[in-house]
Amino acid sequence: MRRHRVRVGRSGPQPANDEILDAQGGVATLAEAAYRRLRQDIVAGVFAPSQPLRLELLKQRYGLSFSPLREALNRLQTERLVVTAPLRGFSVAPVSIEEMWDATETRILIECEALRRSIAHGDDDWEAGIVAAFHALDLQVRRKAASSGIGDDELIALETRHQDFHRALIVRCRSRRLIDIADQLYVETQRYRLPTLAGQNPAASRDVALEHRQIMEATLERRGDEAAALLAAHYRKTSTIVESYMERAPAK
Amino acid sequence: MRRHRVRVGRSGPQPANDEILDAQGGVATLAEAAYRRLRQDIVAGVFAPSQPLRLELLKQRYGLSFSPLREALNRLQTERLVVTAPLRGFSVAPVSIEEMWDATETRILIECEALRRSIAHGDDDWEAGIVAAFHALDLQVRRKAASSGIGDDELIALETRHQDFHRALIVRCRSRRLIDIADQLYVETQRYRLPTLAGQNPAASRDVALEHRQIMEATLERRGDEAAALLAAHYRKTSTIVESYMERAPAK
DNA sequence: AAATATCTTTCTTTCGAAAATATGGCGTGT
DNA sequence: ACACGCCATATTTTCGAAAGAAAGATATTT
Repeated sequence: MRRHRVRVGRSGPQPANDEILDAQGGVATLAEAAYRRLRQDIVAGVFAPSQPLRLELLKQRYGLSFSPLREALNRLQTERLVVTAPLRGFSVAPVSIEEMWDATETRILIECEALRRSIAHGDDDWEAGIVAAFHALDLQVRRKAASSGIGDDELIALETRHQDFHRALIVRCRSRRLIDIADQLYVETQRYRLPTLAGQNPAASRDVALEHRQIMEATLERRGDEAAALLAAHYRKTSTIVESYMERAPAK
Repeated sequence: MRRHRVRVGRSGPQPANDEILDAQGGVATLAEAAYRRLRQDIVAGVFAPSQPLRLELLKQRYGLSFSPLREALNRLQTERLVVTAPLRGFSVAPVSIEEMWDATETRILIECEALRRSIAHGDDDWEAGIVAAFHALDLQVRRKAASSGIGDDELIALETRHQDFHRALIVRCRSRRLIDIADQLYVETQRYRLPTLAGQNPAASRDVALEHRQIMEATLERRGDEAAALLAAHYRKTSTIVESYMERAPAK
């Protein structure tokens, strides 16, 4: 699972630590790299929900020392991907249907407001960004549909485009906080979506691309109420599917 | 500024580290203690906005080593009280009128929604909690009005009661996320309120207690729209005062 | 046999030092 | 004088080890 070598910050006392992970763009510090990789692995389900994250294990897996791992885990804790009890270390945050709905409804509250504000303030660049993100997502969806097996890297690319599209819609809301909270809730809900996607037949009775297109069109035509309603319905539909999946396959 | 001694976790290699800070209830780990003290000091303005937080300084000031300080700073970073550039260390997050309004309006969005939901679901315990928190706040306000000089500990007590009252209003919203985001935004906005309070004449042309009472009454009588409107007006009024204060006394 | 105490093991947490980078001063050349 | 590069210093970041708790195992007592 190790990739190419990327210089990252300094290398520590012992000589050979240059070849460190990351693979996703130059990262300045090992703590930052640890943060990204841990988040990725938790969201992707490499570590199961509620699983204890023993530091010795992480140290081996990522080839890092305690300090950067601890910093990463502390950040992930405030982002609700990791939980911790004072002298008992860290664990992957547990999952539940209640938590999923809370994340979903909070996301709807935040993003609908941000979308309305973006529609109120959006300029030409904003519109262009939405169209571009939509097409990039669309292309990636077709590419995935073409290749039968869903490669790991392809899934990451797809999720990135998906997040980019939804972020493009709200990016002109003029509130850093709304955007950041939305980003965080995206990652939280992604945790619930990914296992569902993996265990589902590709011909799901749902046209996600169409839903995205309708949201985009309502947004570009500045119909705020309709765009917000479509967006909320889009998220609730997804969560309903995830919910029924979770009821069939409990734990995991 | 050092208080009594409180056992906290272990004590580290060198013998005399038992007597560690905190003073606010038993804390299990030094990192947790560092987090609370740092947050308190940033909010109280002990460290000025944008001031670099040199680790050597913090190490001396709190009698701790790098590790717990770094963990605390990383958590504060995700809470917007601290900013960091990759190899340039940490600084206190800068303040600006724009940021203050963003925090305020986001808080209004979150808390008004949470208040409506609490009003929809609230039971007797919830109502009792609100009344109790209101009176505790009221008592503390009178106590403060009695003593001319505003003691440091008294101000902390007052702020705690204030936060408790506002939290009591929304606590039955059935969403951990809304409550947590509201808590976080309370701390963020507190940073702006405190300097204003310090530099203001006590007979400010405003009856905060009355505003609180009106919010409480509308809430208890389940008039959701009115309660939300009063709450929003309450927060906007405060921020308007803070804004004019910031315009007169820029930096700081 | 059950309950309790003690010991061992495992793990987290903290520390101090080492390694790497950034910063600022100084000198040199144009 | 100004710009540019080099060296010394200050600061961050990372590491490995040491110090304590928690969890589990074993023994002891009732």
